Amino acid sequence: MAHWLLKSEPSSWSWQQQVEAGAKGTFWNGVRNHSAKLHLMAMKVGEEAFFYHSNEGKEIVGIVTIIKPYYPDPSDESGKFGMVDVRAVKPLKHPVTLEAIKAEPRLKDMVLVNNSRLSVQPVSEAEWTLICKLGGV
DNA sequence: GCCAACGTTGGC
DNA sequence: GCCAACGTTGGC
Repeated sequence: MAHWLLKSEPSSWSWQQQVEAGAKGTFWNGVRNHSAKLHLMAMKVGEEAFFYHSNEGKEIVGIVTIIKPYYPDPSDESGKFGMVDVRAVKPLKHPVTLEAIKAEPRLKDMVLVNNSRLSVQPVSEAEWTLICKLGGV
C-alpha cells in the first residue's frame, strides 16, 4: 500500500482543524500543480498520509487516511484539478521536524528534502516506517 | 522579510 | 515550441 505526505500551512488549514473535522473528514483542495495532482489521482481509499505543517512548525504532526478517491475540485474554474477527502487517524506522539528528517541519512532522498515545494508527495515504505518510529507511533 | 527554486504564462 | 518574465512557495 502506498503512502503519502500532504503539506499544509497551519494558517490556512492546520492539523488541529483536521482533528476537529472528526470522522467525517474533509476535502483536501487547493492543489494547482500537475505533479501533485498525479499523486492525488494515485491515492486509494484506506491509504495513509503524513500531515506536514509548512512554514510554521515545519514538522510532520499526524497521520490521515484517504476516505474518498480523487474527484473534481468545484472551486477550480479551469476544471483541471481535483481533490481527495481525508480524515485524521492519529497524531504523532513526537512530531518529526524537517530538521530531524534532514539529520537522518536514511531520509535524505525524501521528496520533502529534495523538492520541498511539492505539496503532495509519495513516501516510500522505508521512509514511512522510520518516521512512524521516530514519531513514536 | 528575503530570496532561491520551481511552475506557469505569454510573446515571438 | 522556445524561453524570458513573472508569481508563488517555503526554508532560512
